[in-house]
Amino acid sequence: MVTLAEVAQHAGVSASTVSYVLSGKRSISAATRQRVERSIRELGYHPNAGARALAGKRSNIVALMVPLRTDMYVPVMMEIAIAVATTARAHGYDVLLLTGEEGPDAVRRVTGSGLADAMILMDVQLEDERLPLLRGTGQPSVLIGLPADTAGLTCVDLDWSATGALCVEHLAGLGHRDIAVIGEAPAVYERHTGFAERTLDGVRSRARETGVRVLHRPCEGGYDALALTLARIFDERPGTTGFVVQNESAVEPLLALLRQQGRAVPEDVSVVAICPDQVAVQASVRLTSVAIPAPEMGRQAVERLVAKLDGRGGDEVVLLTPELTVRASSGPAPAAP
Amino acid sequence: MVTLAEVAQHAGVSASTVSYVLSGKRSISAATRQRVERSIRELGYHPNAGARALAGKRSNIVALMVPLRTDMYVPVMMEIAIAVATTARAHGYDVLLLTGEEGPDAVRRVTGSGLADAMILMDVQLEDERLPLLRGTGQPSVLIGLPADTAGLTCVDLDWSATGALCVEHLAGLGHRDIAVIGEAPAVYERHTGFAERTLDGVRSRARETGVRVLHRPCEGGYDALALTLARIFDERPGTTGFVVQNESAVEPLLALLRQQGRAVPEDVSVVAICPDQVAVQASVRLTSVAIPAPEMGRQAVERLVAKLDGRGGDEVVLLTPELTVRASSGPAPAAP
DNA sequence: CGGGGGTGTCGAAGCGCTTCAACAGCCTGT
DNA sequence: ACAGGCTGTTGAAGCGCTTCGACACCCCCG
Repeated sequence: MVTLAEVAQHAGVSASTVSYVLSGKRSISAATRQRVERSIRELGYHPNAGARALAGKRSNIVALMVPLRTDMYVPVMMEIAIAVATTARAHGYDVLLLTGEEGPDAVRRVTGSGLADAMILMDVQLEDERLPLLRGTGQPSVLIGLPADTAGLTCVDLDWSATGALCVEHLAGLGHRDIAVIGEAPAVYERHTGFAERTLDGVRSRARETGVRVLHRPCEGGYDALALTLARIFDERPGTTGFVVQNESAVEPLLALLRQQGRAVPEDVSVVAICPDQVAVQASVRLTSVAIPAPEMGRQAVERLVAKLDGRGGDEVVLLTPELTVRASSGPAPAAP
Repeated sequence: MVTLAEVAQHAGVSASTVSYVLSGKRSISAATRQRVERSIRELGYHPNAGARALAGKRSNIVALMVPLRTDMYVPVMMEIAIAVATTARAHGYDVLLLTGEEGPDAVRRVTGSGLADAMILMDVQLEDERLPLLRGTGQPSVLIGLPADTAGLTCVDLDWSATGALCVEHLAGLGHRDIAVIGEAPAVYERHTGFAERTLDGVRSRARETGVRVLHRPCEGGYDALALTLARIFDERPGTTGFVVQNESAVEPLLALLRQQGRAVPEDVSVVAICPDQVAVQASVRLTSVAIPAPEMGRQAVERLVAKLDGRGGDEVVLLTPELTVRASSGPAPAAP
């Protein structure tokens, strides 16, 4: 393993000069710099991460805490993780992958050991037990998702409330008066994951404004669960003509079951999905949808974090504006029979 | 930040004693150990990762290189990543997330800087450009996936060839004589990703043995692409009664299209999928499938890696035995018309 | 009762880097 | 011509930990 000292010797300068060439924290003459850079290349030198972290008091690593469970939005999580890794690298940071498993202990461990300079937390609950720690330690951090109280925190998220409102608005504008929301699995609501509840808030308040009736039903993914849910919905509100789906694994079953029941999409029933664009265009009916901008969320989170680490910018809540794309699954409400 | 020296002072022992309590590399009297452990707890001490890496020459970090592209098996990748992270933590390692983006440079960087003690590579191609480096540096590593030449490498993978064979065997055993394989996207074959080609090998050789005819067609996911592919298949081989699907995003479209064409599953046509169990049971017809044991692959990879880091065990190729679960999508071939 | 072999603890060296204070040389202005 | 200010470079002091060799001390055996 090549060390800085060896590079220095090879280039005929002192170790500190090499260090300054690397960090750019002091001016170095062009001649010297080039000589040093040449030695670095020739010897294939890479600074030792541990030594650097020890002496410099920064590891150049950010921790990313992903949820352990995979009961929702797996592709979204993956896309966010990849965007985080890519953006972080572009800023010279590496990414440490933590699972939710360790919970608050992971925060303590990472903070205490100086393993990472900062953290990004995903799957934030409204009352998340990791938050007091984060507030306490002063560890720079960014949440992907909004807790109930954002004081002293930086958060990045899709504006779920606006997303819900947008879906209702679209359907209401097409003349639908009875709308059903097929939500995430009950477990997601039970652990008070913010986005699910916020979406619902947005849905309800816009429904009130537009005079639309809304029925909300959580639903596990898959055919069997959805068949049951759908039956109950039509049982309770036979006049339902609009659906908002916030559960990737319910999208396809819904389309199949509607077809099977002889309800044409979009002639008889309109469907708006909240899902990544890829899912929307690969479905059996190209779906009118509000996209979940996963890569943008990951990118934003890292940008905020880097800003904090550089001493720029403080706490803020970044809400991404949802965009609805009209495709083939939504149309005017059928005339009342 | 609490340091080892402070713990030592608090416990009334020397720094080295604390270090030995932590590492267990020398015997310490019960009394002293307890005193030290108490101080550690009271002060909330966490060893500094950088210092530890510098002095101990190991970072206790393993790098995981995930593919950047998301054109296949996203949930599988995610499950593997999570299994890797979980298993690694159980062995005292943290996981550094690298994307394929940097390619071989990432290997050089991580090896050279001592950032990680070892690497796990996913999405290995038959002739992977990272392999020469890996062989050269002597960096402990495990591949998830099999390259063409495994000499000097440790690999973990599902036995894809056996998987292909198993699918054919099942269908042949049910009397199907004409089988179509709906494969991954063409791009996957073009970059010579081992698993796709190996599956095909297994399919073909067992087909030869059982006297079954096979037609293989790569296919992008989604309805439109599959509709085209399916039309071509029935055009070329109208007597096709068995399908093997190795592409998650083609599963549901296939079922929907078959239904639409009035071909009943499993009465007229049998379908065997190669996919995670969760996908198989959530489909509109519960699918006979060979599971992709993602968590087991991640776990095994870490176990091998840890064994190597501990100086136990050398290079080996671990092939997981595929298991076929019969569900509702396969049955006896219909009598010839 | 004395020497030999454990056991338990300690001090010091050193891992490879960053950074501070210091300094040598040069240029500028008066 | 020289004080003063730059610019470019250096040596040395750590960062917090691991580990080696040394050293007490105690117990057991002859």
